[in-house]
Amino acid sequence: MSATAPRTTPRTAPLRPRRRNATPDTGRLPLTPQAWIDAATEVLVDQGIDHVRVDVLAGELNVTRGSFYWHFRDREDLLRRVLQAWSERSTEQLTKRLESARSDPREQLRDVMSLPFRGRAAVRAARIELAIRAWARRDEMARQALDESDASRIGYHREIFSALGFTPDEAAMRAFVLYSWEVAESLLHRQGSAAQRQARREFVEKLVQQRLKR
Amino acid sequence: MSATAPRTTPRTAPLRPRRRNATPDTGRLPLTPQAWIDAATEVLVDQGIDHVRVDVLAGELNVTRGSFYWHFRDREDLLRRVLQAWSERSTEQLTKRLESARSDPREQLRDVMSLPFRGRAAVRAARIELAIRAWARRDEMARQALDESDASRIGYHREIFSALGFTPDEAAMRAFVLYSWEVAESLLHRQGSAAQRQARREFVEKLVQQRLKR
DNA sequence: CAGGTTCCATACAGGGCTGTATGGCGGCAT
DNA sequence: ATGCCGCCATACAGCCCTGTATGGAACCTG
Repeated sequence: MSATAPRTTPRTAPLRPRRRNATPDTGRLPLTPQAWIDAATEVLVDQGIDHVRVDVLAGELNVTRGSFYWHFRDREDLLRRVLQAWSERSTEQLTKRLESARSDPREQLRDVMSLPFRGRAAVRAARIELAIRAWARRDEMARQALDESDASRIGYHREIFSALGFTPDEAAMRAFVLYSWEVAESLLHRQGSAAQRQARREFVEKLVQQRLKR
Repeated sequence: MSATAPRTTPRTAPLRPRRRNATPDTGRLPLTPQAWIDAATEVLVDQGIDHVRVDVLAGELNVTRGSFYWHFRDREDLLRRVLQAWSERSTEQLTKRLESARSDPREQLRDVMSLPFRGRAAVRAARIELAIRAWARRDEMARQALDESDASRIGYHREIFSALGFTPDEAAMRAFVLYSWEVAESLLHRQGSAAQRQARREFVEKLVQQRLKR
């Protein structure tokens, strides 16, 4: 029930960014909460959640902790908003994918499977997700967000396989297998060469569409 | 090539365990390094590597840090030996599996796939592995040990599929798919019911043996 | 230009953790 | 018994981190 806000009036973003002349040499803009969240996400990715510390972020943003405690209630507040930002971005990505879905499920499958291979943004997103997955091992809040994200994506995969003509049960199982491959491809990305990974991808694409002979 | 040993003569284990009367009420045995390693592994699993701290472990073992720094050079030394213990145990498990391998590759496949479903020891081993996988995200030493373990197991899987008559390339890809499923089954163990997981397992067992029609 | 607000700096109090130095107790061998 | 050694306790110095209290500069408002 407690408000997550600092004591006075912390706004989500300054009404209008303006120049600061506090330090004459470096005229800097006031920090947005998002700047803190971005910095925290950065540290989360390459150091883990335990290394996301207020004073470290402050040093990286070239301010003191006084700034932080104006924007955020405490460290826990920051972590919650880091997770929330990721969570929103994650579902947003999925809905975007749902909206721009091709009518051909085979196309949708190709689209989903090409995701781990597309550009730096996807790689970075994957790294963030792995960091959150590590975080979720011992944080209930993170675990919950991650479980929902996993469930949503697996659900999307399931619909693809349903559209491909599989029974609901089998679609669910194939969806899990495909999602397993996706997760593993980012988790075990050091196994095999780029060419092998590419071959694996094409192989999996065929395999998951293959009907079982009884 | 610095020795990882404490200053005087730290033995791997006491020559002979003996009773202590230092504290009259609790006659306790001297601690082995293994006791520290076990305690550290425990914390690693449910708290993460950053929470593996000397004084916390000391409190859990009802001794002071003086004991620790007799057995270990420093915290880094402990972490190294935690990893080493896991690594040795991991390869040991694999060689044992290789030795007692059934002649029928179909049996071997069933054996491997039943692993995530067998008993508490397997579940605990899986949890340790996930903890190390999280650790490996930002520790070179852990990453190296994990990569080797992954490669070894995938290699074992590959041989199974080779024995099943697949070409080397295809065996490698199927091995990766199967290993992906195994990792995901422990990583995403909150997705789906026990019955669904069981169904998934049987489904995957058939799927990975299914030949692709061209 | 007086006063309020925004945003950050500084200072304080407190706790956690590391590594080292040193002391001490019990068991063992000479 | 004496003295050494294994094993641990205690004390010290130092660093890192949190949260809060308070001050202060820049900006806006009237």
